[in-house]
Amino acid sequence: MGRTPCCDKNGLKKGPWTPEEDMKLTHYIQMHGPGNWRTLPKNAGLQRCGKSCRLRWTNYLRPDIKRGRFSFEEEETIIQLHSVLGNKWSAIAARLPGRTDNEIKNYWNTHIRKRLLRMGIDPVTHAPRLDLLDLSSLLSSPQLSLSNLVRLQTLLNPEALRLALSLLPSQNENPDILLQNKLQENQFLNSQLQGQAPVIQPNQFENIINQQIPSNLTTSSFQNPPQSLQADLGHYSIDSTNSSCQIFHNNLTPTAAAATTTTTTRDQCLPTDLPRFCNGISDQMRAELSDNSSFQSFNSSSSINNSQNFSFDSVLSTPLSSPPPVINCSTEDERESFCSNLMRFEIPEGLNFDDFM
DNA sequence: AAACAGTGCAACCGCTCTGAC
DNA sequence: TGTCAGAGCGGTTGCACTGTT
Repeated sequence: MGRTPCCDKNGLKKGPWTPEEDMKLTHYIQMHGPGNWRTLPKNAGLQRCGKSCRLRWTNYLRPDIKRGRFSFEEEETIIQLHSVLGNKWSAIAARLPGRTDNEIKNYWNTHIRKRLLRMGIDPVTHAPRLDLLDLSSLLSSPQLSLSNLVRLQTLLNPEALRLALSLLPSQNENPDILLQNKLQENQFLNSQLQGQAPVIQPNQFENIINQQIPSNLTTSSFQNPPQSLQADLGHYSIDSTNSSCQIFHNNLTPTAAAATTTTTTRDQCLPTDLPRFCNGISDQMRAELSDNSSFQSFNSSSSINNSQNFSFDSVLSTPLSSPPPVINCSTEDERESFCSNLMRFEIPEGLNFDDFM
């Protein structure tokens, strides 16, 4: 048995709302409050579906709706939240006072998404679209080896990597390096299989990051950390107070090891990485983050307050108590320029894989 | 000035979730 | 436990507006 329609569609008006209809709806809600949307149209004298009334109220007529162009900080917030939450427009809207999920969704699809695409950034994963790189340039590299491909796994489309591996000549491999990489991977994997976070000694995490991330591609590499590392990322929070970037173990699970802190350089962990850093972690880890972590964000842009907090708790629930400071950028170019900095991945022109090896 | 193409956004659609009964 | 209404969500559509030829 199918669901009964929310209302009898016969004779009900659709399409754009007239000022008179808006006035009726607004007046009725002012008198009786929102809710009871099924009976509201009849009581308010509207030939509309209750659902249509609710949408008109929540997306347009509500008195706290903020109209007009999105501020730069709103745009930045949307990008950051989207990198963490995905297309959870209502969750994003909860962090943007006066903006509706519908409005944010439209703005994303018509402005931000296109801009990211122009910048070579995948708007879904927020990763640079390295999958578009010519595989032949990778395969023609004289330094192509399995160990180097392992190091590149965080940067490559898995299918491309698989293809490269299948084409890799077996003699072009240093067994020592391969063994070292494999041992390291196994160490993570074993810890994962045992259901506990691996105990990472100070500087070990840094070594891992250094191994996984080529020095000139540090920002992009948090997109798809190796599976073993992905599982562990959820157990860390990041703090940046001065010139260093500290990664704290949050001890999220009962069996997890005691808090381990390691420090890496800011260059290896740029402020704008955080959302993408979290992008590779599992939903469960995100949930844990939202429940247990006070994730502190930092911002590389000189025009943004460096002490601005980014709490995952608040991301998922509470609205901002006050709007963020406004940065005036009058033109699209200025916005794009800022956005380019915001989404900076430091991909040099004429990118050549030889440079990474 | 007219035709056409591109863009932005309000509104709709269909689905899922939740809570009351 | 099942049904239903209410509400919310993400994706899609249609149309008005703007820019270009």
